[in-house]
Amino acid sequence: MVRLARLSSVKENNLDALPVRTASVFSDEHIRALNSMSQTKIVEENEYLFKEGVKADRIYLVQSGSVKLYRLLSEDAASTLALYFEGDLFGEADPKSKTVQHCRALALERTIVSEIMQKDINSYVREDGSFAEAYAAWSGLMNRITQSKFRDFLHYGKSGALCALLLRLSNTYAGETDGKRYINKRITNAEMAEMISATRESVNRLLGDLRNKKVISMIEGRIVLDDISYLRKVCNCDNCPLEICRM
Amino acid sequence: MVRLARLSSVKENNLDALPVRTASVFSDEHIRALNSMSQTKIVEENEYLFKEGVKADRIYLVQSGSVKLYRLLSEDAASTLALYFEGDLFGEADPKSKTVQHCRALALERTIVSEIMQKDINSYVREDGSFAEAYAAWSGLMNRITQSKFRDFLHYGKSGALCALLLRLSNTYAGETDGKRYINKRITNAEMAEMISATRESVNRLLGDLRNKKVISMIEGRIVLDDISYLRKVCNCDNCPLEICRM
DNA sequence: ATGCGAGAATGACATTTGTCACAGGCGAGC
DNA sequence: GCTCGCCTGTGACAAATGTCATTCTCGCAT
Repeated sequence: MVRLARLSSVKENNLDALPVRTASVFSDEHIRALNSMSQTKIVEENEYLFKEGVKADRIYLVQSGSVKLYRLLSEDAASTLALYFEGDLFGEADPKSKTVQHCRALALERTIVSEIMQKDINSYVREDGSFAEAYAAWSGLMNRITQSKFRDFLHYGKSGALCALLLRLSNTYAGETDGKRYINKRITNAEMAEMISATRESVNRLLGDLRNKKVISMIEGRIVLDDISYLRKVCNCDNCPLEICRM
Repeated sequence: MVRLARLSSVKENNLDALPVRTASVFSDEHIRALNSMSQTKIVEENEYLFKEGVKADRIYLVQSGSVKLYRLLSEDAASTLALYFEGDLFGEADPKSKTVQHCRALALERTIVSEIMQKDINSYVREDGSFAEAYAAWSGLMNRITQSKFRDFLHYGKSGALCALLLRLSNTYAGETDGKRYINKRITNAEMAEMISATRESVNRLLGDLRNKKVISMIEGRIVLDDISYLRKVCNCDNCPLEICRM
C-alpha cells in the first residue's frame, strides 16, 4: 500500500511497459531504411492521423506518443480495435492499396509517426530478402494479435471479454508493485466498454463484481490485478505469448 | 421454384463459387515453386490435418477438398474459425515457428493439401522478391479477413452476426437462381452456431424470425437470401470486397 | 412399410446484457 | 471554498441470449 502510494509519480504509459512492439521483428537496419523512405507526421492530442474513407495505401511507424485505432458503429457508438505506441508499426498491409480505411486513428497525446507509402514498402520487399522476411513476420504477428482478440472477446460473454481485456491492458500499460500487476493508466469504464463492445454500465457492474470477489482493487484510479488466475480462468486464457496479449 | 428444383443436381461446394482464393495473390510460377518444395498430404473425411499443441511451423495449400479450422472451447463446445477450399493457402505465418497450434484442422471431405515448411517459405521469401511481395500480400489478406470477421461477429449482437454469416456463406458456397443468391450447401444450425459463437437454439429462432420476415427461405435444405439488403442492414455491412467477405 | 436417429422446432424459464434515469463523487479551474 | 463537467455507481426494467426438456420431421437402413 505504502509503495503503491508512489504510483502517482510514475509516468503513465511507460514505454518499457509494452511487452513487445510490433516493429520489433525488424532489424535496426530495416528501421533505418523505413525511416529514410518515410515522411514524418506530427499529430496533436485528439487530432486524427487518418479517418475512414481515405485510401489505405500507407503504414505508420510510431516514433512517440500513442494512437487509438477505432471504428464508428453509429452516431453514438464506437469500437476500439487497437492501441499503438512507440515502436509499433501498423496499417493495412494491402500491396494493391485499393482498400480504403474503415476506421480512424486518433492521437491520444501528441504523437509523432513515420508515414511510409505502401508502394515504397513493396519495392523494399522486392529488393531486400531480409526485410521481406521481417515484413512477412510483422504481418503474421498482426494477424495473430487480431485472432487472439477475436477469441477472447467473442467466446466467453462480456465477463470473459472484460477479464481478458484487463489482462491485456496490464501488459500494455504494465505496472508492478508488491509483486502485483496493475494497469498503469487511468482508464474509464466507457473506454473499456468500447474495447469489448459492451456498455459502460455493464463494465461498471462487472468491475464491481470483480472488486467484491477481491479479484481486482483500485489504487489511485488504477486497476490492480489481485487474482490473475481467476481472470485467466474466466476468459479461458491459454497463455498466449506476451507479444500477442495486448491491446 | 421450378428452376430451383434442379438444385439437387448441382454439385455442392462448387469450386467456381468461392469468390477469391487466398492463394490467388500468387502467380502460377509461385504456386509451382510452392508445390515443388511441398509434401503432399491426403486427409480422409473427418480426419485431422493437425490438432492443437503441435508446432505451427508449416502452412498448407489446399489442392482439393475442404478443411474446417476450429478451436475447442470446452468438452462440448467449439468455435469455427475458417473454412478453406481448393486454392486457399492457410496456416500460421510465424517465421520463427515457435508457436504451437491452438486449433485443429478437420477435413470435411477427402482432402489433398501441399504442406510447406515455414523455413522453406522463408528461404523463398529471401531469394525471390516477387514471391516475397506476394507472400506479404497473402499475409495481409488473411489479416483483413480476420479483422472483418471480428467486426461482423462482435458488434451487432447475435442477429447481426448471423446475418453477416449468411452473407459470407452465400459467397463461400455461392449459388444463384432466378437472380437470387442461395447458400449452395446444407448447413446445420449447430454448424452456424459454432461459427458465430451462439447456441443452436438461438440460431434456430433467429433463422425462424428471418423466415417470417421473408428475408430468407429454404429450398431443398439450402438457404435462399430473398432480401439481401435487409441482411446487410442488420449487420451494418460496409460492402467490404468479396475476397474478404467469406468464411 | 417400419423403426431409428439426426436435426429442427418450440415452450418455459434463467441468466446476461442493454437501456434509461438519476444520484453521488471527484478533480480542475475560478 | 464553490461550481461545473465528467465519470462512477446503481436501481428498475426491457431485450437478448442461453439452458433444458420435449416433440416433430424427414430421410435412411433394414
